[in-house]
Amino acid sequence: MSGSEKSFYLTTPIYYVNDAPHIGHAYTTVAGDFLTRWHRQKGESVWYLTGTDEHGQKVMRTAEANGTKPQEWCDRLVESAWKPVWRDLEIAYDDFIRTTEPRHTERVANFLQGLMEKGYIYEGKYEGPYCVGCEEFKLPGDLDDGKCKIHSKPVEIVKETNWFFKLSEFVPKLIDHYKKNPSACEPESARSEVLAFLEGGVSDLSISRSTFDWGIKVPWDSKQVVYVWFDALLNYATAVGLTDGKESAGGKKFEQTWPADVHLVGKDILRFHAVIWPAMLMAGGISVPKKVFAHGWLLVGGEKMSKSKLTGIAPSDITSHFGVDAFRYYFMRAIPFGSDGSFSWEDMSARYTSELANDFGNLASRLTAMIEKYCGGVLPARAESKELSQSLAKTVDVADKAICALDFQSGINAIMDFCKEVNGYVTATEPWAVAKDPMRKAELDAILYNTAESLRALAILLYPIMPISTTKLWGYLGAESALGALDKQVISKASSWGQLSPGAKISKGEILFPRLEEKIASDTKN
RNA sequence: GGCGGGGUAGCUCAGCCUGGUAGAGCAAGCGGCUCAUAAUCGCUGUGUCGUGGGUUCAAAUCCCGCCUCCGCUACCA
Repeated sequence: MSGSEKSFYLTTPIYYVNDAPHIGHAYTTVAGDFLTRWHRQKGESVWYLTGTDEHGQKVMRTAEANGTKPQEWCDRLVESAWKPVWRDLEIAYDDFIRTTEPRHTERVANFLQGLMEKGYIYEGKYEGPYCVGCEEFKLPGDLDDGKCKIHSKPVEIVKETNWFFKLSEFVPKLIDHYKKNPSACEPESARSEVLAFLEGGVSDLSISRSTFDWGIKVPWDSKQVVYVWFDALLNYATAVGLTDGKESAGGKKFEQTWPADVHLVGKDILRFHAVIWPAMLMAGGISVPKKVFAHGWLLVGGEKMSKSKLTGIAPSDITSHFGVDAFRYYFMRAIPFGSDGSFSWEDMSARYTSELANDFGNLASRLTAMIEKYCGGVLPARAESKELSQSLAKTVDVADKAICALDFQSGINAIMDFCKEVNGYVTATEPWAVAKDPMRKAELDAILYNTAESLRALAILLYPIMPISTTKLWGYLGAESALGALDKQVISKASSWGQLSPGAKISKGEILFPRLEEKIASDTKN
């Protein structure tokens, strides 16, 4: 990849460091990892950013409640809770940004100063219902008959002098943008909501706070800190050098990555990303992201997983039983990205057993066992099944289109269908029967080679979603010495037939996806 | 209140735009096979298609009302 090629740049939201990550955070981050790994596997230059959002009142309070300073609290949580989870889940991010890092705070200040100079910032009064119990401004929806829903106490109307961003000025441009670029906000339902919201009228945004000080100081007004969302959204651009001089390292990085190709967001924070963020960029004279993609919720028992419930499910609760690959696979395969999806332990168990253990794992198992048994563990001569190779070519094509369009379910489905087809091929050709007749040795060899080749392709295609088990498989197939590392295999060439070299050592290693004990008891709340 | 989406086999869902004997996967039952992780292959059953009307020779599919779940949005005051 040449240094000047525009990178495929994908971001996750930066997560609020209030608490440890739950499976909702992991869902988004795994999706981003899957898609970026896929693009890397296509041979593209890729930049994958995730990180943490560390400013704001809530973090400050949580820190206080835990008897520490905000910065210490963030440091501790990032190192002990967040990064380890991403490591465990095999998240291969290229950069991890924290909003308390100087590279972020300095660039936010620069950017804001720029908006000020361009006249998009003005001083105004924020007036709104304020609950003393919560110490928070409330939205109309948070109120019940004029009282705070949480405290059941009347709210006060409080006025605060803040700096405002002329958000309303960009409404027509935003509407125009989303009307002209359907792919700028997906899925379609999300785009419709954004348009409806924009057309309903949008007022200017208060972008500073004076009631607490855990935040980035407004450059020209040290009594105010930048509103946490205004601060946080900028991370996507500050992380790659926003506001740096063109010839500087940061400037070059920015040139190479911006605009972002995809911002992955949960649908709860869609509006921030699809309205405020592009308006900020427009004001700064910077191009807007190519796509904001809002994914759905995870449902449990048909109900929306509540935040408190979600917190209860740590990724490790699932990975300790099913393993990391199955975790990654399940959420991408079972839930249409963009729609809400039901998650249940039972469904996950069923898919694990049927799709991973019985279809994929078992295919690897039967092939390697037969090569050990019938060929002394040595891959026989090249052969080609036209049917399999053509089907594979089609599979790669379909999967690539779907995955690049963020239709992960269809993409993985196509790959797993091919896996099923290969299983069918083995069953239909009956190598175990052919093996009984020494005269049919060539036929036997061909069947086994074709099956091995199919598995070679499956390892490549499934690597982005299941890096651990496919790497094992790559080893079983003795592929590395001839073909190199698995992550260097290019998607577009995966279907060219006959890559495994005859004579390679094939071994039946440990089972890829062992059958799991029924695990219900410890999980049902007794 | 307005807008949008959903309610189809035990489970998750497709079909609905372009009406014509109700589909897939998983689960379940029966039989076969044995290379494989009690794997796999073949066969089998399953549904008042939320509800009440209407249009039509014919409606899950089109039209109207209603119930219900969800999301966005507005507001009672």
